[in-house]
Amino acid sequence: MPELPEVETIRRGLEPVLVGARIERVEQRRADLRFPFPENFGKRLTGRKVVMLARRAKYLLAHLDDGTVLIIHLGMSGRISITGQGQLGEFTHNQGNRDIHDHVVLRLESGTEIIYNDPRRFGMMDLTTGTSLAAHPLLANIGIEPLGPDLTPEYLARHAAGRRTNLKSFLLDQRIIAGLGNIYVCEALFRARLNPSRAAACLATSTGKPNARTSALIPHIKDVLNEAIQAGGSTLKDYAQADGSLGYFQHSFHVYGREGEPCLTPACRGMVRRNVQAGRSTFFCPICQR
DNA sequence: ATTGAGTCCTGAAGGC
DNA sequence: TGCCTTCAGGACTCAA
Repeated sequence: MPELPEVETIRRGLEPVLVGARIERVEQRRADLRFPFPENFGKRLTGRKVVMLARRAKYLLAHLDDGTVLIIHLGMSGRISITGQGQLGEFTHNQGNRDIHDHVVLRLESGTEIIYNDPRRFGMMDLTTGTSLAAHPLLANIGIEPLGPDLTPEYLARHAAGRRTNLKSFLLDQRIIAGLGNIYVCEALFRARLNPSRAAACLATSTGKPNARTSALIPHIKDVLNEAIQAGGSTLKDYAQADGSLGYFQHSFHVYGREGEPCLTPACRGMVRRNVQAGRSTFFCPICQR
C-alpha cells in the first residue's frame, strides 16, 4: 500500500486541484470497497466545496464547506489520478474512459475529474464531520504522527517497555506510530542497524526510560520518511502520484526487495535476507543489524 | 493485555 | 500457450 510518504505525496498533488473546488458530480461505481459506502455518499458530496485537504497517518481527509469530512484510505493498491494531468505509463486517464477498478469519480466544476482506482479494494471511504473526526472508529485508536513533535524517545520507550513482540511488528503497529508500513519499517531498522527480530523491549530500560537505541532510531524513522516524501514516494506495482507521474524513492531502498543482494553498509560483507514476521516480508542484513 | 493467524480482493510473476 | 502457486505497500477480527 501506499505508506505515509506516498499518501502525503498524493495529498500534495491533489491539494492545488481540489482545495477551493466544488464537486459537481459524484460517480460511485460500486456499493462497497473494503466496507460499504455510507448512505447517500454521492448526494452528500455533490455541490460541496473542498476547503482543506489534510492527512492523518495513511488517511486523506477532505474537509468540505458544510463541515463534512471525506475520509479516504488507499489500502494496498489504491491510486488517485487527475484527468488531464496523467503523464506517464499505464495510469493515464482519459475522461469518460473508465477502468473496471475506477470505483469513484469526483467531477469538479472545472471539468477535471478525480479518479479513485483500487483493484484489490482494501481501501475505503467514509463520511463524518469535523467535530466527530477524532472519535471516528478508524481514527480514534491510531497513534502519533512520526513526523510530528510527539515522536520522542520517551514516548517510544514507554510503549516498548516490557513488550515481547519484535521490533518489526511493534513499529508496524498503527496504534503506536501511525503511518509506517512494511517498506519504511524495514528501511528505518536497517539505518538504525537494529535486527527486526529483536524484542521491542530493547528500546527501553527496565524502568521504561529511553536508551541509546531509542534515541538513535527516531531520527532514522524521520529521515527515511522525509527523504521518501522529497522523492515523491516510492513506485512499486501499483502506486503513482496523483498526477500520474512516478515517485523514485524505490531506487533508494537499502534492504527492501533486495533479498540475496549484498548489504550496502560500507565494509559489511553481509547479504540481505528475507524472513516473514506477522505475515509480512522483512528484509534485513543479519551481519550489521544487531 | 498481547500476540499470531486468518481474512478480505485482484493481479503480476515465476515455475513447469 | 496455459495452469498452478506464491506474493504484494494494509488492517480488521478472532481465538489462545
